[in-house]
Amino acid sequence: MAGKILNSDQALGQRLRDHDVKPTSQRLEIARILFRRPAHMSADDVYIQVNRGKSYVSKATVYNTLGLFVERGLVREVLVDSSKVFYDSNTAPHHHFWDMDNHSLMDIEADKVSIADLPAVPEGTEVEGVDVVVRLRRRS
Amino acid sequence: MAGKILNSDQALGQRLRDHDVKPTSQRLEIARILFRRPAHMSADDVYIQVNRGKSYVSKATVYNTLGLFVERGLVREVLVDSSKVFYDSNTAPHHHFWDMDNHSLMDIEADKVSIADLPAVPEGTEVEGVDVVVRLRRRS
DNA sequence: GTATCGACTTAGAATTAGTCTAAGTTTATA
DNA sequence: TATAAACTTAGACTAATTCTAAGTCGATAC
Repeated sequence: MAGKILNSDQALGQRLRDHDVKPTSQRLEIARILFRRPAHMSADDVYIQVNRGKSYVSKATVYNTLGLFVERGLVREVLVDSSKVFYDSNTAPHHHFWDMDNHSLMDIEADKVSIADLPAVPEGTEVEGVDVVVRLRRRS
Repeated sequence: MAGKILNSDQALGQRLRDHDVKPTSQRLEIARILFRRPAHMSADDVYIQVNRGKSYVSKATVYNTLGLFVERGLVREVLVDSSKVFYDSNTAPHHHFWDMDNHSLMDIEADKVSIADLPAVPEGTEVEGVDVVVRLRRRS
């Protein structure tokens, strides 16, 4: 039975532990969905996909888990559509194209956008991140 | 009676007409609130403030009007907080600081941020706008 | 092994921003 | 003044998200 130690589940579990998240079975199911590939998913997308398999995870746990993952830096919230939040499993610094017609998100690598001359931040605060959203429309 | 032609109401009415919005009394009430000074307000903020005065405007009309104003370019939506949309009465190009602790928005003049090297946009689309949000946290 | 306790998960109710509907009201115009 | 289109309204409705209270799990103590 001894073999590859770093199978997918082990790696996922480690990833959660590295962010101080105890890897329960529900959290692993959700992480499996999120980190299968870079993705932008709504809470409902996650809920649906995680429950396509044999295991069941409740809606409350999906929300709790996504909130926890955001807090611990495992995923990032993207706000582009007022009707729902997207969760982005790519945590490397980057930005987004938002296609307003298709309601779809695409990544823009961080180094493809350079931001210069940010003004001084207000007293007592510090920058936690910079989000750039390039809104796209079908060309007229 | 002849005198200043450009009193506040006349100017507001003109501003709406310039954007193809028929200036009804409810729309003028809402415009008065929004354009009194540059402001970032939620629909509920507008609803409350407009109804502090003697006139009454329904919730549905507040939402309809804000939607119309956005569509016609009189105000701009700002998405920074998943719980509600902000309407920004400053339509000049600019960006935002979002204070995550106070839940408050501040403008950043457009020329204080320079964005270079935007990648090519996907085929068949064009850029409708670029929003930059600098998230701030209390300095630790 | 078994008791215990805190952390986790759950169903379903509650909340809330925003939308919809159907019925009036206003306004521009013929 | 009649008409119709545009506008406004109350209140029902929707959907994302949060809350609550009761159960379940899993690590540690014994």
